[in-house]
Amino acid sequence: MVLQRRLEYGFNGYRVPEVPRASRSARGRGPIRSKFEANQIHAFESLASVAGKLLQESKDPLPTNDSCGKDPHFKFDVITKSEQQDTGNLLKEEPCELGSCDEETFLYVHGLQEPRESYTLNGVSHSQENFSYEINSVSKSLDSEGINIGKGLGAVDSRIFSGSYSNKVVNDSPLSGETIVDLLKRKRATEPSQDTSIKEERIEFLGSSEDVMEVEERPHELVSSGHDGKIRQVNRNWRTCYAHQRSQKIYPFKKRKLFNWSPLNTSDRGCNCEDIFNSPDKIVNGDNCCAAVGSSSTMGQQVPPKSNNLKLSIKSFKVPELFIEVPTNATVGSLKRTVMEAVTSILGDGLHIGILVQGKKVRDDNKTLLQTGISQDDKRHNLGFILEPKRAKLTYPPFSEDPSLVSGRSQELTRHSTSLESQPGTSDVSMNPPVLSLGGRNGRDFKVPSLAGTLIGKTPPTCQALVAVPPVSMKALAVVPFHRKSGHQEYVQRRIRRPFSVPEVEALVQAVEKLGTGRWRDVKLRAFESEKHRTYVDLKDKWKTLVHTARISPQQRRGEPVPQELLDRVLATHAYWSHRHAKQQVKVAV
DNA sequence: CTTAGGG
DNA sequence: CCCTAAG
Repeated sequence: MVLQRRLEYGFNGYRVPEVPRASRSARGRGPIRSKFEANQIHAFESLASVAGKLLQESKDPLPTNDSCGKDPHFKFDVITKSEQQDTGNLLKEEPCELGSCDEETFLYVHGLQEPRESYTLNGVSHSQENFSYEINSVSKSLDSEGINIGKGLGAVDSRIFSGSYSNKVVNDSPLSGETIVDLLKRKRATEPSQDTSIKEERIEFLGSSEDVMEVEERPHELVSSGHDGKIRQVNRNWRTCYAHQRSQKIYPFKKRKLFNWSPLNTSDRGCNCEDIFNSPDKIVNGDNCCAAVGSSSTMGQQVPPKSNNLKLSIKSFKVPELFIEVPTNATVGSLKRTVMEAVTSILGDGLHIGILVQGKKVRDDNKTLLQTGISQDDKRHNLGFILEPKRAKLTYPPFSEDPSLVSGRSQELTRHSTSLESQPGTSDVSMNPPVLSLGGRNGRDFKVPSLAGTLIGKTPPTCQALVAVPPVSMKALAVVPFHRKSGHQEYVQRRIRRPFSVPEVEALVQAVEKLGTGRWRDVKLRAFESEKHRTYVDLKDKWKTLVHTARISPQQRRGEPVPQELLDRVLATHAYWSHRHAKQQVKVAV
């Protein structure tokens, strides 16, 4: 059974293409463009910046800043929904109420933060074990224009469950009276909502109720047995740092290493921008909860105040045509996890923004909007945006790994975008939706759409596709560690880059001075016990680079400068231990 | 799982 | 950072 479903992830009109893995040798050398020259409207940077803001939103939630509230919590409108018994399809919304969660919870639910001890939702604390979330792909048409604004995710409490699929609530088992707490990010009450063009981002928490069933907890045991099932419950490579802490060291997302493109219907290609140009009264409101699109700060920096500014309103982004494929005998729970994984994988790896004018990709980032033909006079559908992968197939130039792209730093976004845009042949690719593929062991089950076909405009069957992403649920991750089966790590995403800070370097140096090189696990335990993201391998690697850094001239060094004093200690320590190890060797030899 | 190194 | 051969 091939399930296809367009995921409404709070995005509208943007294509989110594949996020392939770049060759290592090509990493980290993306050109860094200078900001922007005076008097020149770097339209694309602006737009990219806007998009970046959008993307960042999920990572960098806007705290409520009610003048009266010191409450650091994030507010949401809570809509209680219930499934209609027989019709059993549509969710019925109940009156709203105010809900809130703390930042940790917010970030966690967005898959942007590692699990923590506990989370709080509406004042109720949930232990990590009981806190999980799953993607809910239900779509809702809440706006007058019939634009869907579905979105993400979340379940609070292990007993929850339910996911939506094609506007239907699908449960792991017959259910009644299910309650879904739909938390809508709340617009700041104090802010005049002059903007009506931007949809509110909605964050859906699948709330628990007394009678909800247990969520599937044994995803990895669902190894497909169907001959035609394309999804294999492959164990995720949810790496654990250390055995003794395994159950708590699992990160929210993992990436797949393999991403394949799938040709899609041309009918839904790239240029489906939504109302990019809005009447003056629809000026983007940076305070809008919707990802702070076009915040004044963003636009202001990019566009000279005096020029004829363009008022762009990017309502939302959407992850279009994301295909998944699962065997019929897979559980609903596994389906949810699959979708969740597919979405987070894409969103978690950083994206570029592509610009389409009249359906044509605009590659020259230095042209002004006017030169490009983008003007306020244009009616909708003339300008389109595309989310492009940070890294794509071989044809792509080297990119930096900077994860900040995801967080929306315009500079990063711009720089990646620039490199990408200048590359021929990327537009065609980016026009297509991402396809996650999780094949069988021999790759026989991989659905690897022909890129060639895509490029020449062939439109494969709509049902072609797919993927399968190892199902992963936060819950399963938090409670039931997967046993990683070797051989199925093709879909593991690269970890985000996290440069060592000077204090970290200091700690590392100190530990190595004491323990010596070659005892990285001890070093880890001694100096980085609490830093879950630093593995002993990382420390070993860092030491390696430190030694290298210390040996090269200061001019050749990059990144945050490390005090020379520390580098000197690095060299001294390195020399000392090298010598010591050498003597050891001799001793053994003799 | 840890190390040690190359990529 | 990733990937892995070795131990």
